[in-house]
Amino acid sequence: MDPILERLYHDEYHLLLTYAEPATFRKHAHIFNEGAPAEHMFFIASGKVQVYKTIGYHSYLTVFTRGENDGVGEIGVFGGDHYPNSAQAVEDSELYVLERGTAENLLSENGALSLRFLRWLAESLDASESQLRDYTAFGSEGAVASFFVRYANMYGVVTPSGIRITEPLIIQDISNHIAVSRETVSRIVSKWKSRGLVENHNKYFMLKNMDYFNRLLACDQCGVENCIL
Amino acid sequence: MDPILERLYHDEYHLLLTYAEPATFRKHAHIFNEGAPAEHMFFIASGKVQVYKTIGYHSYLTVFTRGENDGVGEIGVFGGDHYPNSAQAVEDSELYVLERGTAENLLSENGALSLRFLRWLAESLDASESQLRDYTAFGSEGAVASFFVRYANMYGVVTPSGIRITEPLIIQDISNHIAVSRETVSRIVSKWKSRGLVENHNKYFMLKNMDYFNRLLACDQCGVENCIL
DNA sequence: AGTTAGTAGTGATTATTATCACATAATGGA
DNA sequence: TCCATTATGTGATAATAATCACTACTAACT
Repeated sequence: MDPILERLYHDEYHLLLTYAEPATFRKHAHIFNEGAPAEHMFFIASGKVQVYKTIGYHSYLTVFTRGENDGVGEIGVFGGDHYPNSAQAVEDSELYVLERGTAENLLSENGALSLRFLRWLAESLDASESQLRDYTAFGSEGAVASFFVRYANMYGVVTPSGIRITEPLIIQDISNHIAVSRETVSRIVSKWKSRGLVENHNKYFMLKNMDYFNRLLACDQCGVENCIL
Repeated sequence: MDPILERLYHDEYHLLLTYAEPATFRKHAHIFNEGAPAEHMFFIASGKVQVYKTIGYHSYLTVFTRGENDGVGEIGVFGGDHYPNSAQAVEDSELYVLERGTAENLLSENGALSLRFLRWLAESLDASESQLRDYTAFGSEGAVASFFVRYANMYGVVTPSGIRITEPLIIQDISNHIAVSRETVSRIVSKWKSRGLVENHNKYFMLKNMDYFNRLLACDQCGVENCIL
């Protein structure tokens, strides 16, 4: 799924960003919190932001992770008065901050721009529901497979020996993303490794047999476009 | 969550519907199928439509059910070339059919209208993610509780003895909606009945103790607005 | 190079949920 | 009203995943 800013024409891009204020967030800094008034929407100039929902006191569920040229906070700004999730910088990040009212005015005066936002949200919704399907329909192994396939769609390069994932992958993060215990994720990945379905050097994974994953998730029914996280 | 057509001003409403063609769908008729080119978006004049994803050959997962004045097909039309889910009439329904291209033109020329669609989608996305949280975080009982709370938010009336749900509720449907086996749902509801948390006369349920459900789902963190199905 | 968080792997056990196999109840037509 | 569906309840069992408890590995930093 393309980041929102990469979907815009030059003039739309500038229109949006001339009204926005730059702000720096250090690694682990909170950008907004669940339940707070949704007063700003954010665009990522550089860095990476994790959007998550809290579950009780000790755990959370990652909703999505967004990077350069993408936006966060849209669900709160467009969907309600308050943010329904929280966002935190995964690494030092430069963001552009746009007031809720300004965003609404810009969009309501610019249908073409709104339509691009609409597409962006529709794709997120598709991704969210596909995720739900994978998680509920094929159990933990399906959830982990779904995560790998999506991650590979975002950060994978095709090589003769399989799809090499260029971004590091942490078991603990997968666990938080799919709400399956760390140990179970670890066991599933170990099993795949022992069967030669995946390989890894520390945090860098290679998917040796995409067919296995595609079959497991019945991927033939749905396109790859929105098969992301 | 308000149906899309109820969010529109009169002139927006008419603008949209003058370009749409009426069509009748009998109970159980397919409106569109997963994987087909997303050429139309639909508005519901009367009736009820279920949107679902298929899982293997025998089962499916209900994504949402939409009624009068609401729309379906938006994820396909705005989010990609093909429908990522299927829709079927739950009862005899009168729909208005709008061409994909027409919808895009109307919205791109009308920012205010687009913004309303944007809000509608953002709320759906919020609902979808909250659902994911409830299902994954609190197990099957959480999933069923989440379903009841959301259903009560849509069709519940407050009475001295609890919240009475005015629409019939079928265990089998809950099961399809939340991807928990019918038997497990049945057992959970039986347990609640034996504890006096819910009561029912056949398909009509009454929630006697909302506190229990709100505590179970840690509802204090999130508003009721989008807590729907 | 050694220390210290943070991350990962794995066995044993428990808890949860699906599945199978029926019995029973409710519903909607002829 | 009776029959055929369709929906529900429940025990027994199997499958799946969480939790606990610990060991081992890895990366980052003095």
